[in-house]
Amino acid sequence: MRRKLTQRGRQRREQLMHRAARLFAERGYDPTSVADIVESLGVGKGVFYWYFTSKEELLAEILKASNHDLRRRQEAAIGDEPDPLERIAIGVRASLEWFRDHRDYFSIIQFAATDERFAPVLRRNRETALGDTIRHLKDAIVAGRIPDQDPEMLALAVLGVVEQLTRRYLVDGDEPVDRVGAAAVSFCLHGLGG
Amino acid sequence: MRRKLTQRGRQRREQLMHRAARLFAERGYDPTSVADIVESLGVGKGVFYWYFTSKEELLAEILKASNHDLRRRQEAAIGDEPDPLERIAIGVRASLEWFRDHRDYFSIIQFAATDERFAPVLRRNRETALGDTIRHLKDAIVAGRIPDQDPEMLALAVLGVVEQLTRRYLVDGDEPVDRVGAAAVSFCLHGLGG
Amino acid sequence: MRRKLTQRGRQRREQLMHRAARLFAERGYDPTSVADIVESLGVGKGVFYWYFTSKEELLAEILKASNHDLRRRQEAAIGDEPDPLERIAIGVRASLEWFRDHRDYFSIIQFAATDERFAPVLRRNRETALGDTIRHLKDAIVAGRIPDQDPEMLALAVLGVVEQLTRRYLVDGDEPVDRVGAAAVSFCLHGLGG
Amino acid sequence: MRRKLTQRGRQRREQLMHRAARLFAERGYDPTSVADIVESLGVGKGVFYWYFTSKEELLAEILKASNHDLRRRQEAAIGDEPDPLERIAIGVRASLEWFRDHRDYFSIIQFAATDERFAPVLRRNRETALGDTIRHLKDAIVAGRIPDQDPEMLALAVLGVVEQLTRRYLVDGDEPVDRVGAAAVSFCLHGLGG
DNA sequence: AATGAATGAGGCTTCATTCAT
DNA sequence: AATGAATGAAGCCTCATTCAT
Repeated sequence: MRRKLTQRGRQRREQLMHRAARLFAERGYDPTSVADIVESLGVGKGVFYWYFTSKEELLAEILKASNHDLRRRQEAAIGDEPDPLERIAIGVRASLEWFRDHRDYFSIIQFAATDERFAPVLRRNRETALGDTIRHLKDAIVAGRIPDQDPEMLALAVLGVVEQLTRRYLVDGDEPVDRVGAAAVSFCLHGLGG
Repeated sequence: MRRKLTQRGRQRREQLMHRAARLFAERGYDPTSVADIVESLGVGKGVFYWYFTSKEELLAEILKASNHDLRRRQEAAIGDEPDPLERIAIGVRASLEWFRDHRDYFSIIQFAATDERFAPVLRRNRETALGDTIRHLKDAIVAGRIPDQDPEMLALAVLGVVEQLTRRYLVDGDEPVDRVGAAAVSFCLHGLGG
Repeated sequence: MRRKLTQRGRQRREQLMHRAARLFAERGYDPTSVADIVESLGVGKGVFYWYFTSKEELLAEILKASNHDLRRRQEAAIGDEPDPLERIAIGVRASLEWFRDHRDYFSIIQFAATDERFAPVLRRNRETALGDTIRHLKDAIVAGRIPDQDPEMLALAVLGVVEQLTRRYLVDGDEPVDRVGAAAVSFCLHGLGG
Repeated sequence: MRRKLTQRGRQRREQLMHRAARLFAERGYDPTSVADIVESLGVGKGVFYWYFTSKEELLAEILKASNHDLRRRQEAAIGDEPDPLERIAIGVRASLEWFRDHRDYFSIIQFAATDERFAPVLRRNRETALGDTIRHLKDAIVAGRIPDQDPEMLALAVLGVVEQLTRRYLVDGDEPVDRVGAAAVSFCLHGLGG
């Protein structure tokens, strides 16, 4: 595939991805047909297959793009903060903010994780997120800031807290991100023993 | 529907539910066809519709039954333990054990939560689980065992930790439940500030 | 088939026929399943196939029985009335009365006439009804009571009037049979030129 | 649904309707499968659902279209004929002619009238036909051309005669329409008392 | 780049009928 | 006589994908 797209072409492509993301979030991936997507945009079916090889590729692209975007947001937020625990706290808050601004992606990611067709892509994403956190945790342990425990387990626990609070308060609900962030950070830092 | 089932009938019904659960866990709900289920059991397609109105109903039944079973396990484990924090710890460990013994259900539940067709059933299940935990937390707060914070948020955080560690170490992996349980409990109790 | 039935057996059979007739009238033959019939009677499926070879046979039996009954009613009403036009008038009224008392059969017959599977049975029934009327008409022509016209056409016209008024006023509606009968007879006798 | 169809598309749609009408007339609606229709046209199954939402909609469209066509024929035939009885006579003959030219539709309409799924559409059609005739009858009564009787009943009687003779002589048989028309008109006008 | 049309495999469900008990 | 269970063909419809224009 990999077409060279004009300016307008790139816009169409993004338009398709956004619309698809919204529909996937609302109804789920399988129940949303390619016809649904193009119809909701008022274009013909050919358009879709001009920009994507298949419905499957579309979702994969969505996952990749969103992950990339979230990651950039986190990195920008953390900057060169030296304190490892603070870096975790910042990362947590950045994640919450990003999901608040991209509600749709939450359920898509959630779904993709349960589907063998997409789990691989997701797995890779998750590993990177995990890796980042683990690095900070190791730094913290080395620096004596928290007790010496399995950093992977700790990282997973942190992710679990973020995931759960995100769903409830930012995706399903509409809580101020500060309040949720404060609770999440507090729970995690204490949980880590810091 | 509600048929009067004979002994044999009840067995068939359960057989269908178990087999379906396994296939749903392996391939996902939508990609698993009714034909797949009955074929894998070597029976005719009609059998399925003798016991269930639809594929959708089947999943709903699976969700209901598994939730019921998990809940019973927790209650049995907690017994009449008076200490609220200990009750949470026991509940956490019981959940981990149950999921280790019923791996299939984990991904099914995970998926169902992302699908508007089943979210309602799931939501109800989740609310009960949450409610239980919240009750313990309030007791703990009243007893001065942990600081006064929003118990719902805390409960969600605990569930998040459990969910994440379960997936990684008991569903995808095969870690001894004790080690995982210890980490989970430790993280949570510290996180709660207890 | 042709079983020797006990008293109770004959009752069951009739019960099935009546219930089926009602359901066929309400929903149509094809859309009514054997399961619908037996369920609505609270019995097992075996019962049905004990008394009838097939769903098709059931409808044929219903058609035969109802035709037989209607014919008996007409004959009883006509008795030995000597005037051929009066015999037609009496026949018309008798038909109207019978259909008022057996609404269900009207739409069943109507349907069966359009279906190649049952048209044969129906055709035979219709021919007898027609034959009766034609006989009266020929008598009337010979007796100089009405002009000499094609008696078959006349007979069909009479049946057409009866059918239409029956549907509107006795099946769909609930008009007194006398009023409808008077109109039908008047229209027909004038139409015949009598 | 409501698609924008190209020239070719409109042709396909009509082709499907005509073919379906023929098959429905031959075998009945329920016994004719969508597969039968598309196969007999040598196209894929998807084609059908590109043009119609369902098999049910297809029949409804057929009924609507045929009714529309019959009505136009009648109106064209009647023109501005001033004599109300003559208008009825012309209408009767026009109906006979139309059905001779569209045999298929006769049994379809006949069937649809007995099926609760289509009765509504049919009912509306029938009401218009009835309404037209009633109007002429009222004119005739006012003009003193026929005795004062319930015009609805009379109209139904007329329709009944037409229906019956149509079936026998033009659909099942192949009589010259003039002869049948003459008999129908004569019977009806006398029947009306004109 | 884009459209309407077409394909055809495959999914869910129904149902007449048969069978073991 | 009767029941619950089972069969499996067949029906309706969906949908990812391709094609001609």
